Amino acid sequence: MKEKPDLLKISELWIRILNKMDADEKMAKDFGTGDLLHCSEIHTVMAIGKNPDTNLTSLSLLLGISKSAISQMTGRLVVKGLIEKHRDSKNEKEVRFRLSPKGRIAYLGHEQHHAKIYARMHRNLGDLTDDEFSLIIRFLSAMEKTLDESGHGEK
Amino acid sequence: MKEKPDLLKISELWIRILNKMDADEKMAKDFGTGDLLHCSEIHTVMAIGKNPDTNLTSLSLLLGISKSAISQMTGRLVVKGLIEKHRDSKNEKEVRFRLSPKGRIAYLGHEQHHAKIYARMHRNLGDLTDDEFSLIIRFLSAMEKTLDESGHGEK
DNA sequence: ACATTTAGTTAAGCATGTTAACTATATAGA
DNA sequence: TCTATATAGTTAACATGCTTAACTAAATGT
Repeated sequence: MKEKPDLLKISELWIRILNKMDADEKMAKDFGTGDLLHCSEIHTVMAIGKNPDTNLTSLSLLLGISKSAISQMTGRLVVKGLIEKHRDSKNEKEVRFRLSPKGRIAYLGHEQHHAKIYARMHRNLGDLTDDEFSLIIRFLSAMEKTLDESGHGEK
Repeated sequence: MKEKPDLLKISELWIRILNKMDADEKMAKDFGTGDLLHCSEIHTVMAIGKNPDTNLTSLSLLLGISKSAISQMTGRLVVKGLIEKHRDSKNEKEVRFRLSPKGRIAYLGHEQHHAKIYARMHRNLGDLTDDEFSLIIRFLSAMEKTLDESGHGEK
């Protein structure tokens, strides 16, 4: 990386961002379906929308949470009518998920919401080259790997 | 910014990292005192170490959580022997906090712990040029600014 | 002095995750 | 083919770290 002051700067920024996001995390929003969806609920909806017919295990890896958590979360989302669970006859073991019509509304609602945030982000960040993008990915991946290794964060 | 796939990739990585940190928050660690301290416990210890003799209300503002949460947290930390609560005779209403000797050990332990994580991060990320470093800062700053503007995150 | 504000505590509850123990299905090797 | 093992998912019990609401006690101001 670099000398200490730089590391500290990244670390401080990182922690501050996380705290701000965290504060926010607790607020549920209506993404156009009339339901109030919590952060992790809409995230799951988005993950399923982007990866139709993924099974539970993949979803768990994708989102970085336990299969148990996914199982509970998807159960709740089925009850709320945002996603559908199905098993195809070829594979009676795996459960797959897809969005319900209502789920698609929430999906689009969230995308609009995102689009606004991306626009803001773009205004704040400016255009990035391919190289710059890969550096960011590299940085975040290192972050994730460090997290995986240490078995715990240092938020 | 750029085309969609890149945005998605960053977004997914980001969410996964946050989830992992979150999961992690629940794991306790020994910072050299023989006690297992949870993330928010050590954070409180750090905050008190950096701001000796703050009262509960200030601590609550400082950490951005409710007075109730602070009250519960500090209660636990007193039981664990990491901090001390005191009221000075001039003011029987406010409670003030300071680190116990054991708390100071944890404080230092946490600082060392940070150093180790930096080292791991360095191993995973490699050296960065000045330009690369500033790009990361630019990215994170944009992230923070975007968050500030929208008045709420979208984790 | 009494009413109001301020500081802190406590109880109950919620969102989100975990691990451990479980069932059911798929697969690979004798 | 039969059986052992690995894989997919579920469930129960619990942990963490917050919240709000209702409370007590001390300080303040009129």
